[in-house]
Amino acid sequence: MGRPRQHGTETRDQLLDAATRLLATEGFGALSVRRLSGEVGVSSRAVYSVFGGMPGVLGALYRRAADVMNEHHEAVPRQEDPLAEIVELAFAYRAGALAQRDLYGLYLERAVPTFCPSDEDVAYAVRAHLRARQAFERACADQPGVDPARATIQMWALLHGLCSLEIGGMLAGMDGDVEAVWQNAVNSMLRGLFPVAR
Amino acid sequence: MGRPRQHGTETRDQLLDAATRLLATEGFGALSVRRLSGEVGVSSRAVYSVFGGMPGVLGALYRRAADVMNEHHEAVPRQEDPLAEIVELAFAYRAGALAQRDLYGLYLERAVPTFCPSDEDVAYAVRAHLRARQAFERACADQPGVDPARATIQMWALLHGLCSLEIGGMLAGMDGDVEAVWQNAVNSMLRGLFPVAR
DNA sequence: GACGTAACGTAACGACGTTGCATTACTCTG
DNA sequence: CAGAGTAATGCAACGTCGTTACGTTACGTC
Repeated sequence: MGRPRQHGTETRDQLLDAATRLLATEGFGALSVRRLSGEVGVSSRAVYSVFGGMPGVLGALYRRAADVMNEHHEAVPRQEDPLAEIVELAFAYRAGALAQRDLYGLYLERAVPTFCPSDEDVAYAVRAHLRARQAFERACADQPGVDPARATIQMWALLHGLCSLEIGGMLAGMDGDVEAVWQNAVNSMLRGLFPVAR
Repeated sequence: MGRPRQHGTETRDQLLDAATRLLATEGFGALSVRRLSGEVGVSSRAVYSVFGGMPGVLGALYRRAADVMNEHHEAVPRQEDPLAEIVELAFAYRAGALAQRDLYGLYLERAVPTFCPSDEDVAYAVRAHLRARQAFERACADQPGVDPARATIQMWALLHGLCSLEIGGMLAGMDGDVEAVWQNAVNSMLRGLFPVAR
């Protein structure tokens, strides 16, 4: 009953694509309801029909960012040695973040003051940690006294800090060899967490 | 020649105080030229006379955040053992960030999309790392093969990641014992960086 | 005392997110 | 098959934002 929805999934996808494109080319400043709708060729009201408002758009972008992070993690092959897998997952984290620098700001930094992800959004987002968590579970199996949950969080903090600093241009002065900083940092943390193993 | 400046240092300080207060109580959403000027009781034009515009206000807040971080670092007494000093500096970093959660977002996360600190701002801000850098220089003195600059950056990334996650509420699930996570993370990184010493 | 100059307050511009409101287009009912 | 009911739409407007053009004011200088 009532008028059927004119703006369905395809309008939704078009809007999100436009948002992602705008974000990548012009940053958050260009992200507005009017700009988005104009880009796709629908009325600004359509954004409210599909997403309920700007927070809805940001929430969808947030989940899209989480999806990309998850895909990068899942692309890492499972390995016998959990520590080797953790290192690869770390670089997958970096690749996922750098592939969507602005969206990463929405994902884990508070890049849009008016947006705060809901509890469901957060729960949806942290599932990307599952691979890392599993690897740490295995690594901690023969290392009594090391809590896998805590170890995962610690590594996450390091990775997030590295991403945040790199995206913010704070690692630019490191002789250009940012990758070496990453390698060294991840190895140091693992050495500190599992001193016996290596 | 010309009309003398009516809005001098005291207006500037009042505006910055109001901005800090607004930020702490209502967040970045409440930070606007009109709101600021209204709080202090001057015309909105005064903000442009004093700061040149909203970016100028944000730049000043950025430097104020850097000052607070610096003060927290300088409050740490110098110690014989550089590693012990580094641990205390780490908790000073945490205290400085948590004391001004919103300003920390402006400081190292890109909490205001339209604001990008100038090179001078960044250079001014990173001077807070001097204490940590000096401690790492001493710690690396008897540890050939460890680059103090790289070690400082690695620890910075970890501390920043921990702060960002804690402020973002991502560490809330850690059985409430966030401090233990910090202690453990910093110790792990130090153990990994200086395996011989400990 | 008149002039030039620079900072001031007022009011406006365009753009923002959001929302009534009249309209439209469809389904269900008689 | 016509009419009623309903929900989504486009349009226009509201209040807000950062910023700025403009007329005014207050001071230093001649």
